[in-house]
This record gives sequence, structure tokens and C-alpha cells, in this order.
Amino acid sequence: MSFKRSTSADVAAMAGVSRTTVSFVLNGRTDIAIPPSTRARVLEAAAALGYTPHGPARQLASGSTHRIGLVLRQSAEQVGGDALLVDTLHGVVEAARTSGYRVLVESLAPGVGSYAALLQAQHTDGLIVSGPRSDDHELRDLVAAGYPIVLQGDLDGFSGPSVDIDNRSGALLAVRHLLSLGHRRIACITNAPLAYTAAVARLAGYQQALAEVGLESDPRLVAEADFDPASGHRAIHRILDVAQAVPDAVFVASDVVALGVLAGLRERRLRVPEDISIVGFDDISLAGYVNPGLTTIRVPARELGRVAGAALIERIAGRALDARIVLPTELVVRESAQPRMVTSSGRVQSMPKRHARGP
Amino acid sequence: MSFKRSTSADVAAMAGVSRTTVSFVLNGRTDIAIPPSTRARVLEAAAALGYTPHGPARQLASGSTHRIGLVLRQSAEQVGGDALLVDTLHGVVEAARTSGYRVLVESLAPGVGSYAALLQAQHTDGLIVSGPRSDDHELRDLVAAGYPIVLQGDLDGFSGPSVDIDNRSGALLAVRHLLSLGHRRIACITNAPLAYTAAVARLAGYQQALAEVGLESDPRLVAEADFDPASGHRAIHRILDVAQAVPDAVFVASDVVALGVLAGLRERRLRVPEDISIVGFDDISLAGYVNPGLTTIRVPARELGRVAGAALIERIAGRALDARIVLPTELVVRESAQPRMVTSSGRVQSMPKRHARGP
DNA sequence: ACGCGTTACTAAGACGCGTTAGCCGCCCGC
DNA sequence: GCGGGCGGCTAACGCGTCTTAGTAACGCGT
Repeated sequence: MSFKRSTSADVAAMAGVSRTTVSFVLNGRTDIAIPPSTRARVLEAAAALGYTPHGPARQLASGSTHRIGLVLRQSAEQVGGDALLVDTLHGVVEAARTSGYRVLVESLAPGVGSYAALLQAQHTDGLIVSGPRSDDHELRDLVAAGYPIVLQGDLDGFSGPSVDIDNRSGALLAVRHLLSLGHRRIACITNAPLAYTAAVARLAGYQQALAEVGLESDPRLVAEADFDPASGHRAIHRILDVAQAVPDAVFVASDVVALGVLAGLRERRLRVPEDISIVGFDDISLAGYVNPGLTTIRVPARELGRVAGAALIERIAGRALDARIVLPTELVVRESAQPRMVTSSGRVQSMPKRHARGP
Repeated sequence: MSFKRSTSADVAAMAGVSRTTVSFVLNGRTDIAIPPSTRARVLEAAAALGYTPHGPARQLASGSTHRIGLVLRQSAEQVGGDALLVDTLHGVVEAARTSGYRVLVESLAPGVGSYAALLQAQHTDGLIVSGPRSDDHELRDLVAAGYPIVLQGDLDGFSGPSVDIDNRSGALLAVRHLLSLGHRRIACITNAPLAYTAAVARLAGYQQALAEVGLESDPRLVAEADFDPASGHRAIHRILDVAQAVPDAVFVASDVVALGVLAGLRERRLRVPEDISIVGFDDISLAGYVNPGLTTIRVPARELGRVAGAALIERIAGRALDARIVLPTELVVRESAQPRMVTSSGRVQSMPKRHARGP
């Protein structure tokens, strides 16, 4: 079976030096002088023996694991719906690797399970906690105890570093776009229940955009969805049931939900964008390929992970860092939102003007 | 700042016993007798001190980390396209947790980076390697050295446990479905280049299904895609360019790619399923919400992760396990494939019969 | 009542392996 | 002859785990 590992003592013996010296050489310590000849002997011996330091031993001695934890506080369904999560994970892994860290993933449905042990048992040096809810006492306790934690998302009253996208501005961009196309009766379907801060922020952006042009948000045009297309499907039916007339447009604060909305509109025989315009949110990779191509708000998911990872590693190193980092979003124009046109019959219509495809 | 951790010595002192006893009690060892009174004292002391064993120390002493690694050998783009990866990851995490393991994720683009250190430096007790290519020598070396590794995917000549879905049977199901609907000129667009075994297997299933009814695969009706919708978009155009007539149907071996195909067909003014039927593969969560709802092959992604995780943990425990586990797939009927009908004009047509939505 | 073999319980100490504080010997320069 | 680097070593440390071994109590035979 697997060969017996060689230890630093083996390397030391082979190089004719002490373990101390081996440690200094292999860790490239510059504060101590090692003549090139000795250094070379050690490196040679290490290479010859295929020596790899024993992780746990090193961690025990140095007190740091060079490992960060990514705690996902979403339910499995949300995660399935979160098309961007893989990108974020990748960003974190990337940031970690460039600093010599590794990433441990812990997925805990909201309210269940504990992740304090990750820190307390020194499994990780720090944590990125993604999408916790405000009743997450564990998080507050750990932050209060001074553990290095970066929040990915938003939580009111959270004191500590956090990284998030600018949800409100994103929604603002989306709805301003619809307004600029001449739409006035604009519905809003949230990405998630309003227990989630991101949903609240996106809704606030919607309302702000309306307020900017002197419009008031009509509660009958607002519905909450719940991460998945099915909830979007229900939401749009609900809105069409109670609204006096078909809205000009809908801002759906999630592309995944928007697909459910599109399906619902098809059932109502409403054409997008001719009868009703839609703007989504997230710019999932498929947004450019659905029919019609979804105009949406691009979220820099990979970047988000990278920044969160980098921030955490800074924090672990004890360096100060901005309390809150907010990443900008961007409007991606495709076909699902078009200028409002009123035909002779009084029917709302639009004129497609371009066909953008892909990202 | 964070409090000073208490060690097993503290617990021992408080309970008036030795560290040995603390260790025995806390690890619930049954091979050694501990009277209830002592046990209670220890547990009480541990609770009072908020004692958590120090991970690295424990790992150093016991020689096992209770950590498994998930190595993703896909490029970032593929991963972005792999809508099911999150599910698989979740499955792995789930399996790990039920056995007291944690999951370390390492993402390495094909050909770059090394993961041997994960094992050699005892960062993990074992590895699940997902989607390596046949030129992955590191993998073969590690397996040969006896490290616990489970392959997720397929690799010819691989000796060692592996877990995969039944790609060939899935494709068989898909194409048989199209055949049963009366289609005969059936095109195939692969999910990936044929350097990937999954793509080869799915193509083989397609060919086998045709062979079963005495049809031969027409090379002009086969095109390779490359994970993303853009490649599907190109592939369908390529096929339509060289094919004499529009095929009756297309089997697209990936839902994500299929969305690109759908977009391409729209550009050609071909209606799905009236003019051409489509069956996809994967059953991504959005498959039921695109237009038309995508008939596809469901892949048990979560289960795949769970099984891979469980298999690896068995392997780490030294128990024997099946060399190869293949999970079955399942046909999910939606609207994108309908019976072939020839109208009076000779045009291919179909009659929608049902509308399934969602999963 | 005594002796001896057992059990039942618990302790001491080595061990795993790398890191690091502290110290020592040597050679150089003055 | 002495101070000061340079080069490198000794030994302690971090913290559980596990082997070995010891003590006390208990049973049983006589």
C-alpha cells in the first residue's frame, strides 16, 4: 500500500543538519541566515525523499490551518436555484489558492446545524458565511468572540466585514431601464420572501426608481416569490388576477424566478416583449438563451467570491479591512424589454430593435 | 478577542481525572469501562469549560483528518455550465456529514495544478475526483500508491472504485422515446467534445437506439458541442447547413446545450415541437420552464454525490466496495418532443398532447 | 482470616511531527 | 583577548491518543 511518509527528521538526517534547519529552509525564512550550500543540501534531500510536511503536525505547531470555511446557510432548494453559487464558490477557491489557503464547504440548512466548531476546533482559520438569516445567533456570537468571519450578504445590525452586491442599485438600474422604455405600470416580483435582506433591497430599488419619476408603488403589482420558477409562476398569476389591467412590464428580481413568470405569461397568452416587458436579475448563464433573451442585471458572482475570500484572508492576517464591500451590478440589455407602444387598438405593443445573444 | 481555548488537560483537572480518561469518555469508547459517575463528571467539566478538542492535534495523534477532498477537474466554463454540480456537491457534503466528515473543495482546471499534496500532506483522508481526463497521470499514480480515491465519472483503464450515471442508457431512453414518437431522422448533438467519456457514452446510446430499429447513424446529423449554449447554437446551425432536409428530431446530450439549440432553431424559424422535436439530457431545474418545456433525461445529481461520498468513506474505512457504481437515469416527458405527423402539405407536424410543468 | 487471581478503573508517559525560543560554538575583525 | 555575527543545534511546545502498567476492590478457595 502507500509508502511510509518521510518526515522532516529523515530530511535532516539525509542532509546532515537538524530538523530546525530543515524547517527554516523549507519555509524560506529570511530572518535567519542559511548559507546557499546548506540550503541546497536540504532542498536536495527533501526532493530525493519526496518529503511533504505533515499538515496536521504543522497546523498543531503553527496554530493556523491555512484553511477557510465557506458556510452556506441556504436550504438545498435555494441552492439548487442559485445558479450563481458555483461561480461564487469558484471565486472563493481562487482567492484562497492565491494565498495558499484551501476551502472547506459546510452546507447547513437555515436554523439547523452548527458551524462554531469549525472555528473552535481549529478546522478553519476563518469563515465566509453566506446568506444567513437575522436569527442566526451563532454568527453573532462568533463575531463577538473575535473570530475572523466575513459575511457574504447583508444582515442588519451586523458588525463586521461583509461583502455583497449592490442589490438596491441593481434593481434601480432595472426599473429605470423599464421606465426609460416608456413603461409606467410596472409590477415587481421579488426573488425571495422579504425575510431575506436581498429581497428587501431589490424591492426598495424598485420603489425608489418609481419614486424618482413620481410614481407610487401599487401593492397589487407586487408579489413575493421564493427562489424557484414555480413561485414566479404563481406570483405572476396572482398579480394578473388582481390587477385591473395587464401591467406594462414586470421587474422580476431573479432570472430563475423570471423563467417561471415567462411560463405564466405564456399561459395567459401574453407575449413578451410585445404585450409586456420583463427585466430579470442575476444574469444567469442561460439568460441569453431563453426565449426571448432576458434583459437582466449582471451580478459579478465570481468576483463576489474572490473578494470575500480575499477579505477573509486579510482579516485572518490581522490587517484592517473595510467593514463593508459592495460590488456594482450592470444592466444587460437583451430582448425581453422593449419600448412601450400603443397601437391604434389601444393594445400595448413593442418594437424589437436588436437581438443580442449570449453574455 | 477570542477566549483562550481549554484543553483536555483543563477538563481532566476539573473533573479530577487524567487526560486519558477524558479522551476515553469524550470519544465514547466502549471497549473500556468507565463508571457512570466518572463519565458524568467528565462530561460536566467539558460542558462547563466549553471544551472542543483541537482538530489538528487530534488529527496528528489519530492519523486521520476526517476530511475528504472533492477535486473538480473541469474548467471554470464547464463548471459554470454544469448546472448539476451544486447538487452533486451537496450530495457529497451530505454523505460526509452523516459520517462525521467534512469536505474540502479543490478546483483545478484540466492539466494544471496538483492535488497529490492533499493526500500526501494529510489534508484529506481521501479524494473524489470529478471528471478527470485520461491524461491525468497524477490520478493514476495516487491510485496505484493505494490512496483512497473514488472517481466520479468514467475513465477507461481506471482501476479503482468509481461512481457515475448511466450515460449510455440515458441516451438510449431519450432516443427510443423519439423513435417511439415516430421520428426517424434523428440528429445528435453531444454535450461535450468526444475527448470526454460521458460524451462518447451518450453518443453510443444514441447510435445503439438507432441500430435497434435498423437505422444507421448519419454522420451529417451528428455534431459536437462544448458544454455551453453557444456551442449548441453553432452545432445545430452546422447540422442544418449540411443536412439535406430538416431532421425530424434532435437528441441534445445536455439541457444547457439544448437551450442554445432551441435558440438556433428559432432563428431558422423552425418550431419546436411542431417542426422538430427535441430531447435533452440532465433535467436541469429550469428544463420545465423554458419554452417549450424540455423533454429530457433526469440525472440523479445529488444522489451521485451522496453515493460517491459514501463510497469514499467506506474505502477510507478499509471496507471493500464495488469497483463501479452506475446510477440509473429516467425519462422526463415534457413538451419539446411530440409525435411525428405528416400533414397534407407534406410538412412535418406534431400534436401536443399534454403539458407537464416543473420537475 | 488470609492469600491469590481477577476485574474494574485510571494514570503515566511515549508518540505523532513540525515550529520556534533560546543558546552555543566558531570565526572574523579590531 | 574580546565583541559580534553567522550558522546551526537542543529542547520545549502544541494537544490528543494509545500502549502500558498500576492500584484498588472483589471473588473465591481454604
